[in-house]
Amino acid sequence: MPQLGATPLAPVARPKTRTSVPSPAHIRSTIAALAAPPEELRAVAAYHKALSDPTRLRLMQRLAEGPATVNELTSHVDLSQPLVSFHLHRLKAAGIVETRRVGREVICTLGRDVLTHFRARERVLLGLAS
Amino acid sequence: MPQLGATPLAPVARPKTRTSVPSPAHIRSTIAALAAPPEELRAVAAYHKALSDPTRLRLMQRLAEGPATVNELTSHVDLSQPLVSFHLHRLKAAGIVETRRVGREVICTLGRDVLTHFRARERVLLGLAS
DNA sequence: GCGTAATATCAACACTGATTTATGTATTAG
DNA sequence: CTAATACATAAATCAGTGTTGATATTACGC
Repeated sequence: MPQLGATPLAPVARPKTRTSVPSPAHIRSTIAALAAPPEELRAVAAYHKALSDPTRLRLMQRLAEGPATVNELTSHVDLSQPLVSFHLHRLKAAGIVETRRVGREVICTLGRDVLTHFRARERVLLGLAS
Repeated sequence: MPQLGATPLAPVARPKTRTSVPSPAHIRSTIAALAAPPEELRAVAAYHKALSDPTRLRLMQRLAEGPATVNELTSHVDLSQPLVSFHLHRLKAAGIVETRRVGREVICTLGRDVLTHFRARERVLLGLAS
């Protein structure tokens, strides 16, 4: 909790009369502040970092259609195989892609659950509507 | 940037039998490929990159409660003011944060529309449920 | 005018990131 | 066993990013 900066400005002093009902925004902010330790923020940031590359998005786009081997993915994005392996590792580290070995091939699948999970977390975190 | 590497490997030629009916997955992939030019992917990637930093997420978390000046944001995240300005520039470049000058202060607001817009685009792009 | 508060910008730094080339490991085919 | 296929790993390079500290800009009060 990096919240030691006692703001010497006291800018928008809000003397909440405790009798009145707190605003929905304040309720959301309070909940978010309590439920979002730095760890949570780092996790959400890591999730976004995994999706911050066009190549990785193209891989996910392909995997959204169904499982694929590393070779199929390589020819789909038309990049070198080591590079595809690198990006797959990133996606795997973020829990977005899962892999299983079958014979001498590695089959990759998209973990939609993780995606929807993080999207939901973020929606709460930022108090987004809908 | 690094997208001209004519791979001298000529990787895996796949002789698709064109007589059979294309699978639903292939139809979807074709549609997705047509509807998602590289520009679209780069935009989504840039959006995610803007959200890939804990400090920026904390700033957005604060802004989710309502507008704030740069000073308020600085004391909220307890970091140096130049650093906060730097991150605000990133968020502004991504269209996520808007700023307007009032006197000698700059008031920042969160653009929720942009967020929901990009989330919707991504949902379509990746064929997510819901 | 002067001083000061609120932000922006600049220069330099370490660190991470994506990319390439080359090499290594595992598994199947002959 | 040997050779080829599918994938992973290593090292090197280069661009980008977060961070800091010092300095500039802008607006307000005196």
